Amino acid sequence: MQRTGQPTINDVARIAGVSKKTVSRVINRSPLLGDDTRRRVEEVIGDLGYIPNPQARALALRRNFLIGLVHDNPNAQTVMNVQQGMLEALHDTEFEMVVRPVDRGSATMLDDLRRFLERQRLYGVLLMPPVSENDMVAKLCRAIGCRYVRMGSAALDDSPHMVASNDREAVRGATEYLLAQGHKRIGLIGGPHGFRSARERRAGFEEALSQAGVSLPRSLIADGNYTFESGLVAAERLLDLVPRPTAVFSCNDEMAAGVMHAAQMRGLSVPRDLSIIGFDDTPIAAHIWPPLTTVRWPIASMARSAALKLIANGEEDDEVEEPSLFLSTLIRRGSVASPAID
Amino acid sequence: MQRTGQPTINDVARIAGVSKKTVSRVINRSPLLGDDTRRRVEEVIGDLGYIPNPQARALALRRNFLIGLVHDNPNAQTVMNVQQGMLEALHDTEFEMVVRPVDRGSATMLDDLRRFLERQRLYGVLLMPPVSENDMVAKLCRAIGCRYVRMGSAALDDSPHMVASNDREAVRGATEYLLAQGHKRIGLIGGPHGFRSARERRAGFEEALSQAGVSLPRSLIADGNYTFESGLVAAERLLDLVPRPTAVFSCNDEMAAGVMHAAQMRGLSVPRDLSIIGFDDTPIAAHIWPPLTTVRWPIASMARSAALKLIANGEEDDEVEEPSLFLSTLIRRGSVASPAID
DNA sequence: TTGTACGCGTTATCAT
DNA sequence: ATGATAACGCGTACAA
Repeated sequence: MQRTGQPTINDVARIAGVSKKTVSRVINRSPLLGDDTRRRVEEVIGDLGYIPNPQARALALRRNFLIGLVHDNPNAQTVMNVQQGMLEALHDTEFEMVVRPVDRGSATMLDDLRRFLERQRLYGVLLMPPVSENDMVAKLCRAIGCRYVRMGSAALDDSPHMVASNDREAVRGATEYLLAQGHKRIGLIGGPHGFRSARERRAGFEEALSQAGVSLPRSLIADGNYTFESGLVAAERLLDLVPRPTAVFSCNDEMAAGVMHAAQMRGLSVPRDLSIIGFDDTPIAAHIWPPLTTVRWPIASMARSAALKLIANGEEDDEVEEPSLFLSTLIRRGSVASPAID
Repeated sequence: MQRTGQPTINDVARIAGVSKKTVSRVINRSPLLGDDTRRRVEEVIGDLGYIPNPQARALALRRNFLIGLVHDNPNAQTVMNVQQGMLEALHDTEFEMVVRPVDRGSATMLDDLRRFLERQRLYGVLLMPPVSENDMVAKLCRAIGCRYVRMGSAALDDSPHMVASNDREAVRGATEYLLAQGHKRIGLIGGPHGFRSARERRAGFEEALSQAGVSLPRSLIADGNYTFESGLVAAERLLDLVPRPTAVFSCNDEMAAGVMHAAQMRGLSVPRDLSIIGFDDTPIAAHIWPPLTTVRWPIASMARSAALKLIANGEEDDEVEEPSLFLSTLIRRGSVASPAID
């Protein structure tokens, strides 16, 4: 034992009567090793409670056992779901999660990120939307040799570097559900420009309407930025329209909650006077009144899968490869009904 | 330059014509250093864009430049607020944040935590409630020489290791506000057993009532566990009471949202038929309808202060010491009114 | 199959 | 005030 209190590889080697390198081989599961030697070393490791020092490994390997979560996502619940999924994948491994928010918008974002990655020598990074949609970021990771996996609402990269959801189809389905209920005047509250998810969801909405031959006047489309407040403002404009839309599809739950808030403020009853569908299925969807019908976005599972991709051995032994596409599904709750007769 | 592409301390030393140690002294702001030498080295550092390698420093110092966030908090928004506050404090420093959820309940929690801290050699940890209330955890940190700061709803430790809020007084004030509106039958939805915050908030509630000479029958106290669902269930029991309480204080916002949900489900109007006050001021408070009157808990500021305490130089130069007590204040919104005449 | 010698990039000790 | 030399704990050529 050294003065730090913790046993080192030298202690193990000395006590087991072998060289450091042999211990190192045991740790790293080198195939060329005598069975008896391996057993003897493993026994000493167990007795001593020896754990390889991550700092020394990081220095020697020129690579840290840290997985970065890079995000600029405004939604707290979404970020937490991603963290939970990541940590699930990292549990009982030697990896830890370090969180790095970035400022999309900032001109120095790429430089900041580069410095971060080069300094910390991360094992890999998980890129959350919307920063994951920036090809320059992926390019940067490749350039400096940092593994990465992108999460997003469409396949933006090849399978080892991507975990995607099918937002477009999911929204098309949700919109078809609204149409099936008899709605014809359906408003859309879109996500912020530059978000791929916003584009995909809007596209799914428009596809469903056009396929059903339902017209979509420009006035029924309102801009939002995924915040509650933007949903509120957008809804106020939509609800002033004459005739009023009978339903609204909101590109996420936060904004949908804003729509509901706006409706209640003016004494409208949901779903009798207005049907609403959201997207994400964050807790707020089930907690507001009436409970929100929404599209469930399996973001935690996606994050878990992304983290597993990151730390997966390139040797893909008996391991099953992690999926790259996750399906979103409609959760029917209490915010949709047939429109009142005109 | 080495093959890794990044300049090392050796490059700086060679080019500046000094020894490694001198460069090290410049980096670590050693006071005993010639001004001209320092300037020369700093110039070379600037030219090369040299950045000290954190892995090597961690090995040599036997201490990582990582701050851990240890938590077992069920509320996503609260955790995110803490992370945001921490990251604010860590921004533009050499520190990174690694997140470590733990399982209170688990018998091996302390051992797991010990292994984590010893392995990663964290610079320090920020302990979030409720795990921060566990004295064994603080004891563990002291034992293995890991700096720590605890966050909580009461002063559980000395100032350098604690950032607290005044939950008890804040709730007393909120309850007095309810009393001032004319409420006499006020229900309480408590937090989970073992949460110090739950104890403090309940104590504040009871103090206000007893000070005003208002009775608090046992039936008006319902148990909750800080989740929406528990608030819903608790409210259902409270609202079945005859006579019905005219107001409810809920020990957090999530449960208050559950109360509101329950009220709406049975056609009760808030605040006409029922006044509600929550605690935390998470976004959900402003987003539900009607907007929730609640006590604002400055958790992000607390976390920021805690992180600054953690990385503060023991030398407390000209730096102002970080505060250890943060005040919660009542935010009046739309969920409180005078009770209808009986 | 196993061991020796050295490198990773920094800080610490003890000289001068 | 500055420098030579040895840690820190582990991985890797290369040799045996």
